[in-house]
Amino acid sequence: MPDNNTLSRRERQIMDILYRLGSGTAAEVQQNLPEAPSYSAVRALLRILEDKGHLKHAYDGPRYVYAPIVSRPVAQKSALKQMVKTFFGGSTSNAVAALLDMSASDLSETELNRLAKLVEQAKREGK
Amino acid sequence: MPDNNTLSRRERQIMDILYRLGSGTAAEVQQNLPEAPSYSAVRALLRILEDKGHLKHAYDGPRYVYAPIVSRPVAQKSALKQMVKTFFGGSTSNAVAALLDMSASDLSETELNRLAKLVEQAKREGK
DNA sequence: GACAGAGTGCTAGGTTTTTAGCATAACCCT
DNA sequence: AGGGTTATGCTAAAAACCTAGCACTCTGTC
Repeated sequence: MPDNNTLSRRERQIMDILYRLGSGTAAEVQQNLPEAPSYSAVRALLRILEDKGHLKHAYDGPRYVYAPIVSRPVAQKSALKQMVKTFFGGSTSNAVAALLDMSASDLSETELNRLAKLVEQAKREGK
Repeated sequence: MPDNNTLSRRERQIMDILYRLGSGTAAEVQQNLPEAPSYSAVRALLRILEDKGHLKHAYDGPRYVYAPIVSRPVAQKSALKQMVKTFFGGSTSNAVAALLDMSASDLSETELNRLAKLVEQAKREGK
């Protein structure tokens, strides 16, 4: 239940940061927050997110290191679905097209070849 | 400034709905909101979003029809960027791969061909 | 031209979110 | 072992969000 849509503003910001970093301490999260509040406030939010079941923590020596409970791949999928639905009328291919268009120039030859292969593979599987 | 990251929970839900629908009246937005609040509450939020510069309204007879100020294509781009950064370590090709993987079976032959062409084109342009 | 229906603007209050501060425990260093 | 530094847990209060309700306007209809 990555109920990403019911998170408050700060909660969402923090979850995004932790998905980006993979995991992080309160201090790291604070550094990455826009218009960062006090360290204390960040810790409180992390605790709340843990209570709600979105985060778990491990220990790095004396420190807590927080990480999302829902794994990255699962969260990716859910976020992409939402994205495609909201901004691309449910059309995956439109989304892919936009992605390519957006950053065609950043993609290396190697990466493009990889993508070509993936499309090929999808074709074969579809048959 | 699609400062999507500073929106509150309800505000974000409403913006998503309007991007999905293209535009909509207060009543339509209300119908699409999860755990919908009162009509009046929805209108208040729409007004706030308009104040903040995220929405504009036009008239459909006596009614307001709200629409996002930032155009869909621009919002798409910004949302994709955010997505790629947060969940794919900045790698567009990983994002494309995940999209294909996620819904390979939903894609028609035609769409796959279109994507193959897009990849081809990106290759040519890259050179 | 008065009435009903459907819309808007506004405002005040309840809830939730967000924040800071204080008390306490663990660690490290001399 | 004592003192400083860096954690955590908790709590209370400020700030923001969300909500409902009332007063008003407009439009069409009888």
